Amino acid sequence: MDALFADIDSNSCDFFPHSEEDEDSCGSPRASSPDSCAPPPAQQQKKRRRGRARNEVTVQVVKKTRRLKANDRERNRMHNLNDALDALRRVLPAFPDETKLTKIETLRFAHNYIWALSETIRIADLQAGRSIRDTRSPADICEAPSPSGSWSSSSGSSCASSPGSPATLDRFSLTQPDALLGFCSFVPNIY
DNA sequence: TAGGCCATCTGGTCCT
DNA sequence: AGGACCAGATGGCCTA
Repeated sequence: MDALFADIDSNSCDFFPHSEEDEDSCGSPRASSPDSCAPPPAQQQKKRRRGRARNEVTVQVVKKTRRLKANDRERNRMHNLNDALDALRRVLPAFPDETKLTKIETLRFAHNYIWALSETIRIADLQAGRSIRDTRSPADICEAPSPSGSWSSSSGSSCASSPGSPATLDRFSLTQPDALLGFCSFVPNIY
């Protein structure tokens, strides 16, 4: 599309249309020679007005060219953003139904995932510092059956998002403990 | 068919 | 001045 305007200067001439309707005639085969573009002396005043018209046309072309370039950059920017989102999806645990997470779901899931991992590490550190024998280990926690089927799309209460705790995945309606247990099933060898 | 999701366009704003 | 970023608008596609 940019090519449409790339050679606009080379195609233009000093002749400018008598009216708005004639604007396109400048680059046309009809305006074959530069001489044909030169107005007669009697039209000098009109020439000035035409000059202004040319500037307006040129400004419009420049604006359109910049817009098209900006559109292209914006498109690429969004593509890069989507690529990053896809990369994020790849490092997140896969879901049984294999349906692609939406953008918002991916971000929320990643948020929960990071929280679950950090929570797992915290619990592990806690366990390591204890000497009580009957305390359940993090591995035990991970081996515990999921109360809500972990990743199944069960309908349940959603936990409100609060500082320091992740928002529940709307799609899977996981509470934080559910999420931790569920995530543990994906990182069984973390210890 | 309504609603959700997405890609794209667009104009505004900020930054270099 | 030009590019990056952002948010609103719009239209297409898909699904319940």
